Amino acid sequence: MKLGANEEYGLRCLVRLGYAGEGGSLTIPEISHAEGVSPAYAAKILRILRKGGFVKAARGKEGGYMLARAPESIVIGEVMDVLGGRLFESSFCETHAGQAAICTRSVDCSVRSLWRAVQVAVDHVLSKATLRDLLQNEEEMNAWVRTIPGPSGLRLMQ
Amino acid sequence: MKLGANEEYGLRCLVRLGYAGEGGSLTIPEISHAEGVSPAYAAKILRILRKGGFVKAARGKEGGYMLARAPESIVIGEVMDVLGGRLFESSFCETHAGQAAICTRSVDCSVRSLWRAVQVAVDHVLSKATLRDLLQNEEEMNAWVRTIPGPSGLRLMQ
DNA sequence: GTTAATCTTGACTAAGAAGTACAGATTGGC
DNA sequence: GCCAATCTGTACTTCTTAGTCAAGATTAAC
Repeated sequence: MKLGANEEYGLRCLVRLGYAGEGGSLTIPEISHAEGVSPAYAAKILRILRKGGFVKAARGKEGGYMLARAPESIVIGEVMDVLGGRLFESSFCETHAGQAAICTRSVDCSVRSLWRAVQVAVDHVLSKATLRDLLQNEEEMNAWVRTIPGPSGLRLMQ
Repeated sequence: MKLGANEEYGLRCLVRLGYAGEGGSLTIPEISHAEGVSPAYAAKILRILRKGGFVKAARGKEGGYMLARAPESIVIGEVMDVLGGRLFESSFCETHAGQAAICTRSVDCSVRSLWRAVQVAVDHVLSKATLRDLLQNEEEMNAWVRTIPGPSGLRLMQ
């Protein structure tokens, strides 16, 4: 059970764009540098996000990417689906579903019901979280960091 | 976020062995046929399970595989770890952890905290479930199937 | 209209996971 | 001892995902 690179970096790019604020736009070089991926790869990921309707692009000079929708309307689960597909697509019973037969291959069914339980647990997190939540989280984080006295003991990255 | 083939078939093979009962053993051809994978692939998976300490093998004639431990002591989460690794190994903050710096790259941290939440949700399911639970589930399933009147309308597979 | 900055697209290469093949080692039964 | 059934290990092929590249299309600014 692994998280794909598209999901990891795709979500980061999206949050980065959200961080740019209402109507704020960022270019591919900016995003790729901020997230530590190559411009070519960032471009590929952003294309996926654009086709998914989460971001929109402006071409030409002064162009760039920006969010296509309000952060609170962007559900992370939907973003993940676009970036990496659903967790469990494997399918034994499903392949026989059209035959209107009941599957007595108990191994299949008991394992499958476990996958379902995991899927539900994951969805419970991802379908409730919106991009707004992630941005919020970040603001709280930043506020907290500002309360820390420095600069002696504490070194801030970047 | 995808389930690996090893995890899918590995767990099936394990449940199949559990189904064989206390001290019951199955050969690779038997397991591979029952689960619909090639003998070569089943062998590969079973080797992983053996190295993980979940099953043990007897070689030579009359040989085969059997559970190495009692079903109630086999936690599914541990099996999954051996078969496919942990969900989130990606690591931005982690790479800087040794530097004792606090990460203000908020995109990284907010995304990371989401992954953590998903991981916790998944673990909540997988660390509670044991092989015994899956076998139990199967028995209930079979009992239910037996209550269905047949053979006219209902076709049972396999 | 020219230019430079930008996204767009499809093809390409690299890396990893999935799945196969085969020669070798072990063991029970005769 | 011999044979057949079985697991063991390594190397191999195939397929998917990750990541790169280069040529093209679009646009704002001058």
